[in-house]
Amino acid sequence: MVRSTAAKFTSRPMMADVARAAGVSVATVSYVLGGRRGDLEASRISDETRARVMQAVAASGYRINEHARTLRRNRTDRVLLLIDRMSSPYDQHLATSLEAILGAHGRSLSIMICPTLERLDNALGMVRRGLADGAIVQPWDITGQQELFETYAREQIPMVVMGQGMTPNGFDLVTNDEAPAIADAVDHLIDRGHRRIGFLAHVVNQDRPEWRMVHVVDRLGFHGLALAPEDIRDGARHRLSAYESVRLLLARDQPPSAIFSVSDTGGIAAIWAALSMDLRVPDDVAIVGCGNIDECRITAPQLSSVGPATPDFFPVAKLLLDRLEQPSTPEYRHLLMPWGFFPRAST
Amino acid sequence: MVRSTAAKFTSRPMMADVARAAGVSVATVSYVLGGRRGDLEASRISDETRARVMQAVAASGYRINEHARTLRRNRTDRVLLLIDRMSSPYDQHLATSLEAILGAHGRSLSIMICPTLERLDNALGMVRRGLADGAIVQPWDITGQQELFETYAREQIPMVVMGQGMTPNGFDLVTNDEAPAIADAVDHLIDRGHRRIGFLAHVVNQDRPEWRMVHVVDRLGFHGLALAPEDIRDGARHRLSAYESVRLLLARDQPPSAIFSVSDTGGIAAIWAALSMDLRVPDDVAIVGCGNIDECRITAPQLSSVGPATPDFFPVAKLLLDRLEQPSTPEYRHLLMPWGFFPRAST
DNA sequence: ATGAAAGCGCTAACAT
DNA sequence: ATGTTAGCGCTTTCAT
Repeated sequence: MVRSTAAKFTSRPMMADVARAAGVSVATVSYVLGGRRGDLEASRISDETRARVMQAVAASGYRINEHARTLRRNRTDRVLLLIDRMSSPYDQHLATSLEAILGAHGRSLSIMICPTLERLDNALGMVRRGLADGAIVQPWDITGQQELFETYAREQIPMVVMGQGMTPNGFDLVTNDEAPAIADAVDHLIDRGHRRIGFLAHVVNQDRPEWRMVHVVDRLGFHGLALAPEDIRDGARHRLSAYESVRLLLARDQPPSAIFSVSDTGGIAAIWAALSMDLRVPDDVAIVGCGNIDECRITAPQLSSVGPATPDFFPVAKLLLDRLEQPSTPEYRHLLMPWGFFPRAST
Repeated sequence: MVRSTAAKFTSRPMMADVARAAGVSVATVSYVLGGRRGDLEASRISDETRARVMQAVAASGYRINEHARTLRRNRTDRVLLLIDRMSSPYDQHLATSLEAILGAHGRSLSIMICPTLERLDNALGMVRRGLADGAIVQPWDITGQQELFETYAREQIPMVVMGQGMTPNGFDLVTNDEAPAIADAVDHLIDRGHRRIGFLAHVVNQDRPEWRMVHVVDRLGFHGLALAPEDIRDGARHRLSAYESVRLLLARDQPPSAIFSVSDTGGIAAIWAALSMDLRVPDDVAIVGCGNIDECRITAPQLSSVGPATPDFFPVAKLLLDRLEQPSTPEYRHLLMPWGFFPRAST
């Protein structure tokens, strides 16, 4: 195969090789292969030439060098999803939906799992270095850390942040409308006669309590009730730690009669914990989870849960797409995702 | 801030800006920032100059453009992990371990979730196009499709494939040593008096049965037994579908007395299914899973499982690292990962 | 110990 | 409808 000198490095054909094989210039090949900018090319290249180019591409096994393209275009058409983990069906649904939506708009999605702040920082560094045009960030621990995201925003990273307790400023914001749904769940437990509720948190003793706990405390306060400090446990993030926490909670002399878990996996682990101690759900302990994942419907009893009413992530993707088209639009938007309470047999 | 003309596109400082601020040439800045090739630079740049450069970098908020670097170096120092999903602790452990190991060798890891063959194909296309130097591939459905991977190998993609029923040829191969562990599990069920075993597969009616089924059939055959076609169901991939499949299986007049699931999540869903039908585990149905994930230890009863004996992925990473150092080493290696059977209360 | 300069493979403005 | 060509921002050889 004839190849240009540069190929000595790669052993792979380059655009010049394709051009030579098709008897056209590299510009023509470039126009034919031009990614999203097909419109520009449509009027330029004759069908016959295009066919000849495509055939030469196929014959040579040519693949475009994305780095050269990006360097020149100064745009990757790639978006990063930064997420703390990829364990729940919710996360997977989010990833799948976003990919489909962005794909339909000529963008591809890369997912990076960032369980720690350090990893998130590193990943956003990659965006700054040109590995993607923008990012959708769903942070667990650091939701509410307005300043942190404003710092990133200052680095000109088009960014959609999904989280609680922030104001869009330098980034667009998506917030689950969790408060009313959680209030419904609390009301429901109180209706059922529960007065002491155990709370399974992600992490306790952070500098600020997590938002779902704030909502529960608020609603209990509305009814003249409160969360007892000894009824608050951490561990909801992992099934095993949730299981252990709930067992300790229920092993006490006067355990709470209901448990609110900030995750469904924590709620399901709580059911296992109750079963392992020969406690009946919901007669001995009522259990509520968060997220309303499908798995809630296969447990015995099925798990009551607070979660997204209509898990449609198109508006989230739209936020970033708009920002990529118009990076300098001054006003940043705040999207509220509807949530609801879905009572089942576990309460 | 003084900046070179090119910055008009990015509004971000470039190496020339840093060089000017530090009063040195771009070459010097490049040497100071030179990624993995620190050794080359050590002897060149004086400590004083380096300090001045680093300070200029910090002051300007400069970030290197990875695309320009890669275009010039013709190397990304990035590795892709292609995995069909990221739901089990096993997958997460794999990703975390690989990242740590590769990081220690100056490489970064990007994860791409590829639930379909199309997506895998697309991701490997990205490697060909220069987005990474190589890939570690853990395919579920397509394990055993030797030809498919040979096709990719022909494209010069340094690749480690994790799967069953293949021969390393153009790629290095990692195979779980599942057969003896699965044989142990089958023996154990037969010891317990089970003669008819239900099988929960990922997908049935593919052109070839999945390997875990082959191993079960083999061992049953050794004992003069067989899998009845009506005892084979699919759906192990998702908890909900597994639940439905097992309920249908157990609702029959003469259900099998034991179930072997090709996944732990399927096995756990089977426990829920049994509980929902007021069947006792293991008295009415014994259940075995695959993967030996932590969650096996919080179910009631705890789930017996076949899985990795020592989940150490360093040798896997080493395979790829060696290949990246020596792309043209002719012989391809085959690594066997030890597996075992871990009996618990569910059998 | 440091600098000058030639590209890496591609895109797109401009020319024809 | 197609070709020419000047860079994109960086690395690295060669010169000093």
